[in-house]
Amino acid sequence: MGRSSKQQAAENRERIVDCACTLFRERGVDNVSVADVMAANGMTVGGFYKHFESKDALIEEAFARTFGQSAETWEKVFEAADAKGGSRTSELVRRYLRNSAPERRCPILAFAPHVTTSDAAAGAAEAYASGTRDLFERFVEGERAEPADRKAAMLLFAAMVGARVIEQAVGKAPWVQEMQAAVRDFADR
Amino acid sequence: MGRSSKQQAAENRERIVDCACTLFRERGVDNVSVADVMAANGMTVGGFYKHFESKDALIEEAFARTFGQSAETWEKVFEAADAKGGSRTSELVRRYLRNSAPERRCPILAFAPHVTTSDAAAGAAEAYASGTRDLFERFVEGERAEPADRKAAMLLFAAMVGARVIEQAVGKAPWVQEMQAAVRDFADR
DNA sequence: TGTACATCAGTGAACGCGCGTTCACTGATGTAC
DNA sequence: TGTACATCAGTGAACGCGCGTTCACTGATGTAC
Repeated sequence: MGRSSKQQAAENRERIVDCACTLFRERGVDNVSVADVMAANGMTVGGFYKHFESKDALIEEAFARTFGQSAETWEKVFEAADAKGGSRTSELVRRYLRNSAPERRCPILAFAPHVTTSDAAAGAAEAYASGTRDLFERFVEGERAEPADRKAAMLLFAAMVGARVIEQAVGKAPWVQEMQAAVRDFADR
Repeated sequence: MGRSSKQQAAENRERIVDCACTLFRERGVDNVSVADVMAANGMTVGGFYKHFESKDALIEEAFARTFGQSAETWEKVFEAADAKGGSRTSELVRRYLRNSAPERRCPILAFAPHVTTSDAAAGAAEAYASGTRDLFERFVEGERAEPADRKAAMLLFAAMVGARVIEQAVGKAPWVQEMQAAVRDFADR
């Protein structure tokens, strides 16, 4: 196994970031080792540092990419809602609260632990903050019906995130489902 | 430094649990070592296992105690609201969103990372789930005004938690404050 | 175009560190007489 | 009540493990002539 071509190396680098996005979302940043990410690409750990200065650098890049992907997904949901003639935020809340694959977890939730305990590098914290703000703005702007709905959209955003956090921590208990139903009903108001 | 008396040992054990509650809330369970907890009591790590079978056992006990303390605090807030003649949930939301000391962080938020990644022991997960459910029930039952308000209380609970999660992860940015104001306004509806 | 050499992506063992846990030990506490 | 002995709370070094990172090495790629 000798040197890879420039193109091959660039592709490997892309795959490393993609794998990091998936694993970080699924298990959380602090529960995924550099070796895990490399092994997911069929590579060994040593080569990692030919592409990234540190794990923190990878985290920062994975955060930016994941938030970008989520933003794209949200826009598509909005377009689907428009096509159906329904409410954008209502449609998004329904999809958000529907159980999806763990590797598709919302980055706001999946990355929060790494960024909350303040042991995160500055770059990662900034990527998280701007990514979260971006999703928030898209959500609130998504409901353009009436300017008075802006406050309701902000409330709904908080409730949507909160309902998911609780679900991920305690599971889909009946009372959690009831709470999520209440959030969905408000989104349909 | 020889053997402690039974009473002294019992007091030490209590202090260990109390210190664990404080440190776990402040930094998160996975960012606090057994040695940290013991050092906070001016003790060394070896003696820990004279009181607890494992760190998991301490976590389980600390979770139960912390949720119990939070429940007591909430009840006091309800009583204060009753004395003022105001809304119970509205008063609680205001206090919840007000910045308090990190060692007083809501256990739902502070302990969520440990319980979400599923690397938690069964006992800790159960203590978290039942503790969170208990706080939820108290909150929803707190608003006894009209039965139709039950759904609104559930929505408000989710929004309250979500708004705090985001604040702890991104800081008190202007848009976060605006979102929290929207949550407070809904609580005052 | 062909050849000789430099580059460097990737390997896999090793390092240093912090963690949860174990262990031989200490000496004040508790108990049996 | 006093004395001799057993108990056991607490000590602090050590163990095994996983982690992020480093390093000498390999050999295909890229380049200079």
